[in-house]
Amino acid sequence: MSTIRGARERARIEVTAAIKDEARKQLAADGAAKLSLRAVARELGMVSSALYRYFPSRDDLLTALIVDAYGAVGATAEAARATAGGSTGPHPARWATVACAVRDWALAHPHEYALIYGSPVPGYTAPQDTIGPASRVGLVLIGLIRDAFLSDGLAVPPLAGELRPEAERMAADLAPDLPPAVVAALVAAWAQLFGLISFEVFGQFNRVVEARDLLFRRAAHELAHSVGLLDGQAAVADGASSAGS
Amino acid sequence: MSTIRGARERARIEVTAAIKDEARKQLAADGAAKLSLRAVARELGMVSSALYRYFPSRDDLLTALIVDAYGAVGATAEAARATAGGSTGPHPARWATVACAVRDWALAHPHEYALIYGSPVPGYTAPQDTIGPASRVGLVLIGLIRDAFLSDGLAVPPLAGELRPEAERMAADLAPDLPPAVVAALVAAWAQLFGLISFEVFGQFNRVVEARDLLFRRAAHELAHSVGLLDGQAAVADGASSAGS
DNA sequence: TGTACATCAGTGAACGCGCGTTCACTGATGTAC
DNA sequence: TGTACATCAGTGAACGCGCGTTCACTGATGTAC
Repeated sequence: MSTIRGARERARIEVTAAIKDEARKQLAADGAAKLSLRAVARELGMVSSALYRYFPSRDDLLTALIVDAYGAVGATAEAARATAGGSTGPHPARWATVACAVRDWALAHPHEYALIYGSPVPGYTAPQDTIGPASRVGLVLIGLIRDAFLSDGLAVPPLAGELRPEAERMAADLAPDLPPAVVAALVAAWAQLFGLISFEVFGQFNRVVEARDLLFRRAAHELAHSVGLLDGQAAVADGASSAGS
Repeated sequence: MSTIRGARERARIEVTAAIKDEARKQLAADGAAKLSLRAVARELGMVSSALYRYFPSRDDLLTALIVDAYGAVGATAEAARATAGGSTGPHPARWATVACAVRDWALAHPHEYALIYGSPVPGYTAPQDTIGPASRVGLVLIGLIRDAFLSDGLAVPPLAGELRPEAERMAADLAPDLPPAVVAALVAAWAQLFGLISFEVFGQFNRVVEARDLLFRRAAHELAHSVGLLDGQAAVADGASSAGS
């Protein structure tokens, strides 16, 4: 069942991948709105109607690209977390490592980034399939916070009264084991992180910022502190001390 | 010269405005990529070629819409600054007032917002005319900082060594009278502010955040503090110690 | 004030293009007996 | 192992559509004398 059954099946997988690869190329050249089944088929040496054996419509191809893009950036974030030192290490540095990895991916794949974090494609509504993959980066950030929380590397920020109910609601939804104040701060930091990336990818920093990596790194570190992450050496007893970058 | 000269001239102004209004309507319905001269003309009861008396091409119409959008959000920010109390008032609150005004405008005009702060329109490169209007919101933020600086309401944040040259370069470009550390923090805060707005406008907060205005207000206040703005009453002698919200 | 001319907004037809999608088909790959 | 049948990837033609832009034109508005 789960093994590859024959030439037909293998060919199907390969052609599907080739279609998506070519579509990604065209995405990079012309943007999502101009993605055309006919152009993809043409470039692949197929006739346009043949694509309908693989994707029932243009929107389905777009959906597949969106799911893949969320998957790629999610995998990038997860890999960065895995290579960012032990889970008791200097937490702001781990956070910054993940943030920088996401930023690097975005700069390397600007059109795929725009597909998922830019203005929504007109007339296209994302189906349910995209919800899961869309949350992977967020889950990584939550995971970092949890690591810090479990190793006493988290200083819970104060929580203003009027925001408390919403913070509790979000915490119940996203991470019931974490303090609501931290979850609220995390959601805000999450949006702000992507704000920095989007401004860079979408050109808002043109003629304004030059040393963009330095500015980003610094801002990412400050965001880490804003959600309560503490530098390693603060946690003495259970052996976490390590100087941050 | 500067007075309205006759029916022809007045008609030209009115028709130009009608074209842009209709184009904005279609923008809201279908997005920038699908903006079509023919559809605009059709809706206006004109023949499509007639639009060429007003805009030499589709791209020029798009450019006009972009310039208008920057102008609208810029004017909104300027108006908010003007009504946000005296220039010596509680600075974080003034900052939050401007931030909220920009957010309100974005939520009221999501497609115009997407036009200027979303993914770039494929195949379209913004001409020089857009650079000036694009900086108005930024100038308002700089103005707020300057007000605080001149009334001793600004605590200059520390500036990490490696970022110093870039901070000095940006300060020389954007606001030579302000401390480089503040300018660097401001640029980051600027991007983060729009990150919060974009996540909300573009739907990233769907199924995650409900009390979006509260979260935004809170985050905007914290951004104000991150650039060094101090609450009003704290400025006693040299204006340093101040309890955050 | 009246006439001759210039300006220019808007018309209508046309050009050439690329698009998404459907449909009946061919022929190769896979399957059941 | 060989044969008959089912599956399905890919073809090629066609449908109907909307687009940006050009061009020669008509007729109203404005201007110079």
